[in-house]
Amino acid sequence: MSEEKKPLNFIEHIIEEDLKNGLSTENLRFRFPPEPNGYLHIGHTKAIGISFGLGLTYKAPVNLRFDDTNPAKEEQEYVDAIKKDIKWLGYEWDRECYSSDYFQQLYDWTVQLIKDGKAYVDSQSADAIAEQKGTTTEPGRNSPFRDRSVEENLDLFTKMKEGTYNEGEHVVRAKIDMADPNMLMRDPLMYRILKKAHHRTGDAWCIYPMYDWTHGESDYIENISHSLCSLEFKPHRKLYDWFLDQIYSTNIRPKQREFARLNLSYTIMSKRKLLRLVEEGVVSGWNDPRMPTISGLRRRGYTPASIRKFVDTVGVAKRENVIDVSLLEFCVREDLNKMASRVMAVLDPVKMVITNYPKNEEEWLEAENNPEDPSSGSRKVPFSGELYIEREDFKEDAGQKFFRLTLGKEVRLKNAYIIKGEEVIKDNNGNITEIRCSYDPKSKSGSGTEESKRNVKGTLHWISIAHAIPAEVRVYDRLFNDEAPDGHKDKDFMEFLNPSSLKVITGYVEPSLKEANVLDQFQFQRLGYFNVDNDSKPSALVFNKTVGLRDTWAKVKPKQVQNNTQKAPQKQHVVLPIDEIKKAGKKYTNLPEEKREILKNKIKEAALKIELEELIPLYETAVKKAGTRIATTIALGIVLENKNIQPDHLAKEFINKALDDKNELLQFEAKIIATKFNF
RNA sequence: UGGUCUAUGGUGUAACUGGCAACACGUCUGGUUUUGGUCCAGAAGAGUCUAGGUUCGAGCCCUAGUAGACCAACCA
Repeated sequence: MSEEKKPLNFIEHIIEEDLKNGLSTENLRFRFPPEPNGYLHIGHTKAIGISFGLGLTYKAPVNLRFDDTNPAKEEQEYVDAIKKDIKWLGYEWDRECYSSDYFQQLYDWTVQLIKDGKAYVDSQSADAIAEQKGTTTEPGRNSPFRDRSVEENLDLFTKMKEGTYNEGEHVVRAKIDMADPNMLMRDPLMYRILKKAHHRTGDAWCIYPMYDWTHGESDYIENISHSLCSLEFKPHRKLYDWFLDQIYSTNIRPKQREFARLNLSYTIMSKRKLLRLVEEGVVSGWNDPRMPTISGLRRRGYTPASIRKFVDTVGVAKRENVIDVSLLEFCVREDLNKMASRVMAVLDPVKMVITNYPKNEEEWLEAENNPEDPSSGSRKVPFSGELYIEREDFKEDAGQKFFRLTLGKEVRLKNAYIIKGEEVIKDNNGNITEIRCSYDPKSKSGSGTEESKRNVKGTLHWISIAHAIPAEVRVYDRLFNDEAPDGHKDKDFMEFLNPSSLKVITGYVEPSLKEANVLDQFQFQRLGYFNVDNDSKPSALVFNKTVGLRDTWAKVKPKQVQNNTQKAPQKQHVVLPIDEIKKAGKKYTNLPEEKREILKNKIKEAALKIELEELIPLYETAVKKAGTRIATTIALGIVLENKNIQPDHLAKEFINKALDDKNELLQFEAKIIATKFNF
């Protein structure tokens, strides 16, 4: 736990500065303030990690505060779920607080504000108030009720509290400045009437304070020194400070500071949108293993440590960011690699018979539980003459790079013998139904013989058919096909749903798994990490795939397949010259005419090397980054022209966008391309 | 067309009061390995949005642009 030289993030710099300026470290106190209106997701984990992490590094208390000022949306169920998730993540809060605990104090302060002429009761409709608010470019107008007498305000406010009025009849507003360039300062609402039962205060109140009037004051009451939130609250800071000014006396004065929220590629983070997935039945619930919720990740097999590590590595800053899921995946693998027991499972079985293995014989072989952890010991795995192996692990005619089973070649069965492919049996359609092999009896793993130590290139996992236990295995893929599903202005995120995000298959697992408990985690060797799902029963096992193993073989596979079908000579892996183009493009923008021509040729040269299949994703990138990827535009134009491709709708869309772009050069190039293809 | 914020390899984050841009993921090599995993060794990849300025010297400071984000809920 002592990464001493870790550089500080900007929040830590601020704290260090405050400490230097006299703030005592005992006065440091943080808070995590969720609204109990939904489940926590991986995005919240960043906020949690920041505040609780700060608590850990400075040995300062961190409060868990439920920001429960809107009874219309909040429920006890969410309170419980949030507490469970935070605990599961491994964080401990100092006090469990509720904004609703401060309702009386907030009320009293409001009375004071009214007496000071800093707040008033407005009796207009929501529409009228909105209309008077002005716009970002025009100032607002004062409410006709703005100058009510203190007595009248007090009377009205009391009656509001007593339930004399209906929802919407009156609100309390702070009297600030209707012309402030910051819209939030234009006499913001402090209270509204809500005749709803609150999950904690019941019917005690029918007026509820608004976020801005509650948050800073709650921080103040709790002696929070640093109130950390996400960037969209930046404009609220001015109001936060204004409200604080009204009530501040001697406590620590809390500071609001803002950081960029976490975005993960190929998923969405908005509670509202996640709710839609649940409500429309796209997923099975908030804890569907495909959901980015903490409960979903937990069910999927992510460990608390891996999530904490993830949050720690993504860092804290103020710019918009999209973190690649591969980082999250790296973090789980790293953790699971150390702790998950290795077992064997075959998910896409094909029968294999060892012809020279004695009929009806079986033996129980020793298998290591985890090579990363010698203390984890070993177990026995049954072996026999009839096995399942992975269909993918056999190929009749395989290339040089295929290390697995093929006719006439030797391969090691993990923890067992070396076998050699002899014969393959197919049905009428040419599908392989059985593979026949011979084995070398002297090559048994761990037997100490010369043969047992022989090195063969490939090692396969397997399951003895007679002992195999069928199990349901749920294999997940990303929920969305798009890197930023909700990043498209004119398209609904639902359009990007991945239709095959869940595949349910029946696989076979080794008998030791009979004993597995819900949430137990395993590495199915050579396949990935899996855990036991909630739905699992001893008689009907259900596994979730948490994440696959890192797989460098998978990347070259498509090429292999291609080679085999085309019977073409080994093709070298094609490296796209995109970077080259970009490099050229960066310079391109500001060059004089003649030099531009030279560069254009360079770009052209590079562009022509682009493979056809790569064009579409290239468009997509170009569309997204149209402003800065001039060279890509040109390159696309060149490729389209030279390879005789008709531009598809995507290209057209892109070109049209480029035509409207503020960047004149981009516009210019787009025009050229548009003319070439007449559209 | 107002205000506020942001801009560093493919991604994310660093670079203390200006001193030859670092770390992690990803990618690629090679080695070890009874997991094409792990582990080990190594490589490629940015010259810090643009243009000016200050300076012996700028990613850090100044000016002007450009691009993106956020702000007008009786939500938080």
